[in-house]
Amino acid sequence: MKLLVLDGNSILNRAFYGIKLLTTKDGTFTNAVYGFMTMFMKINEDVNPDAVAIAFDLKAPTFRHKLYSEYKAGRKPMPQELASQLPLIKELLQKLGYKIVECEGYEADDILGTLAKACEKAGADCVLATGDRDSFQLISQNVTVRLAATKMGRPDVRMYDEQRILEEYGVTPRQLIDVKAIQGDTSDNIPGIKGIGEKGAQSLIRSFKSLDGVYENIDSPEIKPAMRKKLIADKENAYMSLKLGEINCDAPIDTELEHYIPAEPDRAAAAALMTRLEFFSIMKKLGLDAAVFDSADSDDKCSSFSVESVSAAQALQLAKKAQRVALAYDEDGAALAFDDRVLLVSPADNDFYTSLFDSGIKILSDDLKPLFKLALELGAQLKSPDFDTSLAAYLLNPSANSYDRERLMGEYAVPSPQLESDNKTAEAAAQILKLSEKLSRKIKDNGQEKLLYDIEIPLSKVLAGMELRGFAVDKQGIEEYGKGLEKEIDTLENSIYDDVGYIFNLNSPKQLGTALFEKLMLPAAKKTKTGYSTSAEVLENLRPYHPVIDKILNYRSLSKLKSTYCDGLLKVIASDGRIHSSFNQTETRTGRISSTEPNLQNIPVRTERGREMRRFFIAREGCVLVDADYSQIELRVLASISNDKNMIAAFKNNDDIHAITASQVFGMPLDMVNSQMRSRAKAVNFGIVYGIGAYSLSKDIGVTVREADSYIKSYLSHYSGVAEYMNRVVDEAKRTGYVSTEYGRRRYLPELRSSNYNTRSFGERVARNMPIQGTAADIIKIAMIRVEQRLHDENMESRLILQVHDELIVEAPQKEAMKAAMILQEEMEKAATLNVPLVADASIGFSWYDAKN
DNA sequence: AATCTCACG
DNA sequence: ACGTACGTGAGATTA
Repeated sequence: MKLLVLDGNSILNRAFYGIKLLTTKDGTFTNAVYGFMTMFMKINEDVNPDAVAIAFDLKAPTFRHKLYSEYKAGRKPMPQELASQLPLIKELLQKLGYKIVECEGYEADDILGTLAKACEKAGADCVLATGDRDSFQLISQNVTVRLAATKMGRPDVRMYDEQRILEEYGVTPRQLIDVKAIQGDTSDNIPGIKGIGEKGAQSLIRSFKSLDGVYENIDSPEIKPAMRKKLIADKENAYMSLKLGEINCDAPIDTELEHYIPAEPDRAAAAALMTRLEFFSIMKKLGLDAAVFDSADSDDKCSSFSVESVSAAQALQLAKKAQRVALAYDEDGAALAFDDRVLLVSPADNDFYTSLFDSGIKILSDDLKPLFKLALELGAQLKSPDFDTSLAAYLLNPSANSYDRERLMGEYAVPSPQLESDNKTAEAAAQILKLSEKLSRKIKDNGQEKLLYDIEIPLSKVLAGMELRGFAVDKQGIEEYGKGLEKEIDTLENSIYDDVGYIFNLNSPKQLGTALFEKLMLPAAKKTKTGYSTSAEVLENLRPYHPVIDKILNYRSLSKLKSTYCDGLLKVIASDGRIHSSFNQTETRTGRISSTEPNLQNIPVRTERGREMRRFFIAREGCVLVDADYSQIELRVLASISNDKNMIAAFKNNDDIHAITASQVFGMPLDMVNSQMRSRAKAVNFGIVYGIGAYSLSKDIGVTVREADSYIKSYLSHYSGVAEYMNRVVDEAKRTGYVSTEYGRRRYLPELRSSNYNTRSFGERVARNMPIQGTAADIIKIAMIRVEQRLHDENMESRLILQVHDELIVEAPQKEAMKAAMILQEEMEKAATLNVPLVADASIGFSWYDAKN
């Protein structure tokens, strides 16, 4: 017989603090429950117990246990984020069939002790799992401890037995109580003896075996006079500490070990709870993913599919009769699912895909973009893209970490379809079909149909085209530019080592910190959690102190250009001499797209040296680049959403918005506004969009916090519509749990319910920002779709090749350039109708550098 | 894998 | 008294 006893509170605590806060869509905190379960599963696997007991503290101290409540008083109360998870873990464990042990007036520790003793009596093995070292005193021949911790968010478990204790502490487990009585423990409010710490306490107990032994031999020459004095002075405290530190081993609980053998889990109930907690990976591990549906609604009944291998021709013929067809594929073949059948076409050749795409059969997919790409490559047309489960799930919740099929099946409680065969592609197709049914209903309920069918799905085709086309670059130009950088970097580097006096790794913030703040003794503005900050902001302030600072800043910016841009871009130039970035449509929480491998949305522009890089982004032979960007799109969106009369008037007047803001904020006529005032007002405008704080604004523009605060106050009183909007949007988010753009894109904000001030404040800033940034993102997406449509309809060869949030780039045959520029500007400006004009400026050039003014 | 730094809108 | 702007991705170092 082997009993596993968990200290529930302790493990939950470790999990809570070891794993970053997690919440479900509805704002339930789950990180501690999640961490508990992963840890529990790991321990269970290691130990393989016959019976399991899980102990929890019961906080109801009675008069009898005054001592207990007193010494506990020093501890901080449990944060609400953790307290709310306590009932959840208990409920989950019970549903999984485990016994929970609680006993009024006793700590979980006492329950561990009591059960450990019961095991010894019964000759059973006992494993205690806890995050606290307190329970080491319970270790014996039969009893071992698994010390649980989280390392970098992963569970980490170490085993302790009698021998390990002896090695690590030099005393027996039992003697640990005596050690602690002398050493004390501030976290548990155990006083111990003042002035004696871990080493002293351990050596005393090693010599004299126990606290009694120490006092019996108090006159022994082994005890130095100073220590003797301390021991005598705090004798009473030591004996009190002995009592406090000893775990109570006779809590009035059930000690019949058989009673802790786990019961059959209530699979449906456990699965339902874990679905609510969004623990899909754990469910899978426990084999509960199939159980979700035992109790599901009737319309969610698990469906079964027939699987037939058919020829390409047969497949097309049968699919044409279906309303919609879910498509999955791999290198071997394709699967089409509809009604309750799956057709397998293997091998599926180009002709098959061409006919399928051109047929007009409505296609459901878990990722349309590669299909659009395939169609383009085959010279076919994906005529009826009907649904994309990733895009739909992204609209339902843009904050998820992944939109892969397996996860969505779990999250949206879609019953796994039963297939006659175990063919993976067939299964995928059936899953896509079922998932599409569920998600399309949700999209409809959310009022996000236009967003999905008129924006995201058509956009995914545009992105497919952009990825396929890529951006031509001047490879040789980049190489030469890089060589120039390298020379300068080398010179700078050597000069820096000279100044510092020794050679070190300049790219290591840690080593640089040592060089600057310890060797050169520059005034450190200590910052990061691991050491000195050496960020540009800090270095900027150090410039007057030492000439090396300037060189370091220079080195940093040049080596950034070299490694990220020269080396980085050279690595990803394809054989066609172009760079094909990936545009991710389900990445950002605001609705923007992102660009990776490489990121073409952060090519330098702010400094001249960096901007040079754009000379190497060019149009192919016979073509030019047409570049257009929105003017102040976010501020215009803000003016429109908030319906602020002042701001709207400024934009209608086509005024310089930052100058106008300066005249408002500083209370002077427009012609008195100087460039410094304008740039401060500009910072305020940006700050407002981001959700602003006086502190950050003051840092940004280099004024006192007081001054920054007065700017903001003045701003909000002149733009009172903006002030009202900012309040309204936060209120509404707190009520509904989410914010939305003008086009119905949502972002859920569980942060608003946090008890932590910083977390909550963050939620409020996001609530103010997301509708603005997100609406701007929606608008440019619409523009992209219309631009491509127009270029196509007008039989032009010009095509979009890049988007950078408020900027679009088209590669155009030279003779189409003017027309393309017109189209670009027109479609961008007409993409949305706001309460203010939407303005886009276009220009033309042979390189990105030239095309952007 | 996390941290620091820095490039962009 | 506290920590501090929104949204991204990449390279280098460190643990």
